[in-house]
Amino acid sequence: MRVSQLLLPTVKEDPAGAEAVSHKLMVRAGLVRQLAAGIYVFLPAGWRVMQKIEQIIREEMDAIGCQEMLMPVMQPAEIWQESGRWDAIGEEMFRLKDRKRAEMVLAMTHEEVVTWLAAREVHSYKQLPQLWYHFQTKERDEARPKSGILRTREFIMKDSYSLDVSEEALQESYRLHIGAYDRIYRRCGLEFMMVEGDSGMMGGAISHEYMAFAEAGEDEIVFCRECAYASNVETAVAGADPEPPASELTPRGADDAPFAKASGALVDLFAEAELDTPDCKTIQQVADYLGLPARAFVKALVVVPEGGGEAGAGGPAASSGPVTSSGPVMVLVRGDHELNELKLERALGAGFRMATPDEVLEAQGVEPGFVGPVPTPLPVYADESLRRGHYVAGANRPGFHRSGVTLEQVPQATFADLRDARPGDPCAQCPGELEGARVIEVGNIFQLGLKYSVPMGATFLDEDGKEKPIVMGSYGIGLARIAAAAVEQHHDDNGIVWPASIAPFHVHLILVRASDDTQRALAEELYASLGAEGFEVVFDDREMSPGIKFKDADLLGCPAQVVVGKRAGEGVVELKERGSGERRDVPVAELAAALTDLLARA
RNA sequence: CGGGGUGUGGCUCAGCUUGGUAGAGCGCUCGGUUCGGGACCGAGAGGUCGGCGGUUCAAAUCCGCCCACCCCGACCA
Repeated sequence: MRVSQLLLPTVKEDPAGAEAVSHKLMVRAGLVRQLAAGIYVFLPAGWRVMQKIEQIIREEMDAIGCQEMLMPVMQPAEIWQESGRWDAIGEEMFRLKDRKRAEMVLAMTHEEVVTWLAAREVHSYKQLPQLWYHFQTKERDEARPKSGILRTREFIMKDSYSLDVSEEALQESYRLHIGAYDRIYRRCGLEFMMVEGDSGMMGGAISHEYMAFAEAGEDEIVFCRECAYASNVETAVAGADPEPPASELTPRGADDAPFAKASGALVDLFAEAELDTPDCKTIQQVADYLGLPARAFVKALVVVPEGGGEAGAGGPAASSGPVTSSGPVMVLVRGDHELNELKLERALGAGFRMATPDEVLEAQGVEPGFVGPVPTPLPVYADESLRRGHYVAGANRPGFHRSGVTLEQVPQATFADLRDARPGDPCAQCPGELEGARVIEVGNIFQLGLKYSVPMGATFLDEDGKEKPIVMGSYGIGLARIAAAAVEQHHDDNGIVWPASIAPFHVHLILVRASDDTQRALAEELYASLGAEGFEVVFDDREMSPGIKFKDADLLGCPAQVVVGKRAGEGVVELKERGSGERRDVPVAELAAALTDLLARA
């Protein structure tokens, strides 16, 4: 490809509002352009990267016997009504009507179509297992698209689906995918980790997420180097808190008790007393006001259980748990801890929402901000970390908190792991300590089980002639996220440094002086010969000053740059490795070999 | 959905507070000089200032409504 003909609109300045490095660089390098919020055009070079990624995925999926096909984006509402997701999914799904006023959806994912297909075409255990996949655009009306290409409303995904005769058989399909995914991400040059996703609990569906390390990522994981436990923080199990409650840090009555009130008076955590805390509605405010650490508090939240928990598109339904009453419930976590939504759902056995201020007032007799468990008429769920210690909690009286609160004063409390795990927590499975990392979710794998096959009637006859539901799995990979994650992980001040496997081109051939006949002749010759030898070459044949060409080449980030310049007459060119910046003169005769060698290392 | 911000040539932005001739840099076109790290000189093209309405002799500027985009939040009482 000649740069003089290529649509490669590089720009010097960062796009307005861009924050993520990958966003800035992909726009600057002329790979993508934004059409609307979360909707992007892939320009030629950007699309080449996507196709490279797609091909790698294709090869690895084919290698495990997965069959490529293509399923439609626009789908009739009926199949979504059958699966139950027509109602379960809210505004995130694009819906429209056709000219006959029939309800249609723009698909977010393809479980329904797969199950529909399976229901009509798969009838016997002899046909199973089946592994199907396709690359297709997904439409999701994200509440908040962000970070360039990382979170968009329209994106291309490889999604595959497994159909099996049993749970045991599903494990094999799952295992095959794990192998394929490991190879895919490794080939794409990503540093990644497979972590536990939503579930891992008994009865819940099993799922894992593939996470690429990147500060721009929206997800957070914790992992243990000792035992290889790794999980999304959303689902991570935390070991017991290594630090004792705040009330045990300093002996009662010690002179150096650190808990001095702003006014100078000391707060005795052990003493049952009401504390005047005007306008202190958040833990942070009370903590600052009283001069206590956040961990000395109990955070009391009032929630209203409702419905089943739907974890989101493609996700399995929340596991069913104990039946609970339908009224509001009080949830307690320590002041410095974060309530974990999924864990609470599991404990409640239902989804929930935060109570409105009015509901809080009605249930507890006080406005949010001063709610506490002593006393409360509500059922109480408390995080394990509150089993011991004395705390400050809301006094159930506007403007007041109370000290000396222990969970022994809350006999109805049910204890459970309800908080987010965080780095520094002990590993729940070994003596190790959890580390944390920010990541981009580049793929996931789910054991769906019977979630779709039962409601949609996808069954087969087993060896005994008995009708059974097909056991399914689904497996996704976001192509653009791989590209963005690769840029996040591989770049420098001058631009992108693509892994050779997904670079838009292998070689960036630069003609320094387009007006120099010798240089031009050699460059043209190399462009032709390297192409013939199977290298993918972008040839910058433009009549521009060399500086611009060098800058563009670094920005675009192809692994090798071949510069045809001063020594063209001697048959010598300069070879630069984009990653290391190393450059050396190479006789034309040795160029192909040198390139092969360089690309093998990139 | 709540809060904040921004919409001005293709891009990045100034001008708006205090109404009165629409600007800069980059990019683009033409001519010339340059030519190994985003060159220089000269001459040009290009904007109903997001939209609609209002105030005013006069609106990019003030007021209202709407739209789009960006950021924060939407569990952290």
